[in-house]
Amino acid sequence: MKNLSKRTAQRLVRCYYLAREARALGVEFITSSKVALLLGVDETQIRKDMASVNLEGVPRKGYPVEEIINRLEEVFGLKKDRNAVLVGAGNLGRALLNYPGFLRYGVRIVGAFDKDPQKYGREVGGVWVYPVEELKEKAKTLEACLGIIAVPPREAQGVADILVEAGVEGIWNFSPALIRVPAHIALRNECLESGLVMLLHEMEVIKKSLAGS
Amino acid sequence: MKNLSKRTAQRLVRCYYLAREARALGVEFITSSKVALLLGVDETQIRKDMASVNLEGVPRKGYPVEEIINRLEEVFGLKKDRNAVLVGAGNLGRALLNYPGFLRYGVRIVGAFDKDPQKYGREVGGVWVYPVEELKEKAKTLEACLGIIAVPPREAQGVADILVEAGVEGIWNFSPALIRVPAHIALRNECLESGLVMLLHEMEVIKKSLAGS
DNA sequence: TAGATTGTTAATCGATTAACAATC
DNA sequence: TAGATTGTTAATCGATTAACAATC
Repeated sequence: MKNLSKRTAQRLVRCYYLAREARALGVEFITSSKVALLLGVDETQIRKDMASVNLEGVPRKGYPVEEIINRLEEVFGLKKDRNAVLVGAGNLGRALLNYPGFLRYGVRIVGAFDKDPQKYGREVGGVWVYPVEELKEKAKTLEACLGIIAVPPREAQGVADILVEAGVEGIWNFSPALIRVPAHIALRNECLESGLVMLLHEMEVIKKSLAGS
Repeated sequence: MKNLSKRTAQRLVRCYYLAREARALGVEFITSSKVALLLGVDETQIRKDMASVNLEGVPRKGYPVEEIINRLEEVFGLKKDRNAVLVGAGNLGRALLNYPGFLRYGVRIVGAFDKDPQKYGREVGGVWVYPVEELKEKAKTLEACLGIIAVPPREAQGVADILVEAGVEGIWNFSPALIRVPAHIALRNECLESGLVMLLHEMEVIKKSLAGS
C-alpha cells in the first residue's frame, strides 16, 4: 500500500465514520455514490480512495461496511492501545480530559500536567494532574506515545521539546503557536482560532457572492 | 481580488498569526523565506499568497507586518463584531464558553442552549444557558450570525437545521456528524475525533518508514 | 554598485474528474 | 439478460515549484 495523501486520509476518516454509522443501523453495503454525496465529492474519488487501501466493492451492491471498518482501523492504527499525556489543565485541557470520545480510538489520557499549583495535585476527569516540572520523567514512566498540548502559545514550543525528549511519537497541538518538531515526530495543529478565522472568511466570501449575483 | 483557495486561506491565517507575533516583538518587516520556513512550504508560495490579497513587499526588506495584519483582518472579516450562539453545554461546550480567544476575532458567544434541565437555567463562562426549545427564537432576538454545535452526533443535523432557520450565516460543527446545510451557509467541521485519527495515521506512517529504512 | 529579496512567467507535479469497460 | 455499480485509464484542472527578471 502506497502512503495515503492527506486529502485521501481525511476522506477515509469520514468513510470510517459513515461505515460505523451504517453498521449501527444494520446496513451491510454502502455505495460510492452515497458516500460521495455525503462528503461532497465526486464518486470516482471515493472508489479511488477505497482502492488505495485495497478495499474492494461488489458491483450492484457497493462496499462491505464491516470490511471498511476493519481495514481502516488497521490502516489508521486504531487497533492499538496508546497512552497520552496532556499538558495544560486550563479550560480546554479540562474539556479534553473529560472527553470520553478518544477511548474509542484506543487513546487513553494517563496523566495531565500544569505549572499552576492551584491546578496540579488533584484529579480531573479521572486523571491525575502533576506539576509540569515532572513532565519529562512522568511521560516516560507512564509510557506515553502521544502528547497533547493545551497551554498558552508562548509555552507551546518548550512543552513540545520536552515531550520529544520524553520520547512521544506524536504531538497534538491545540495552541495557535506554530511549533517545530523533528521529522520523525507526527504533529497535528488543531488550533481552534484558525478554524474560526477560516469559517469567518467563508462567511465573507458567501456574503459577497450573494451580493454580487 | 479573486476568491482564495482553501489552502491559500489556511496559509494566510498562519501568516496573520506570525505577523501579530512579529508586531508584538516590534518587528516591522518579515520575509517570505522566514514565513515559508515556519510554515514548511516553498517561499515562492508565500509571495504568491501575499500577492493574492494585494500585499506588496519591499525588495531586501520583506513584507510590512502592520500592513499584513490590516489587510488580512479586512480579507477575513475580522473587523466586524459578530454574535454567536452555542448549542450543547457539555464538556466541550463549556470549554468553548470559557475560552476567551474568540473575542479577539470579534466573535462573542451571547447565548448557550442545552436540552438537559440540569444544564440550562444558569450561567457558564458569563453566558446564560437556555433550554434548547428556545433556540430558534432566541438566536433571532440575540442576532446571532454564527452557530456553534457541540452536541452528540445524533442531534447535530437537527440543531443545524434550526440554526439555519434562525438565519445564521455560518455553522461551526464540533460533532463528528457529517451535517448538510444549504449552499449559502458557511460550514466548518472541527471534529476532534477525526483530527486524532489523522494524527494516529501519521504516527503509523512514520513508524513504518523508520522501520523500513 | 552589489546583493538580497520581491514578483511573475513557465514548467512540473499531483489531485480530481470524465469516459467507459468489467462485473455481478 | 439488463442494469447498476465497481474499477481503471486517460484527460483535465489546479496547486506547487523552478527559473529568472525587476527592484530597492
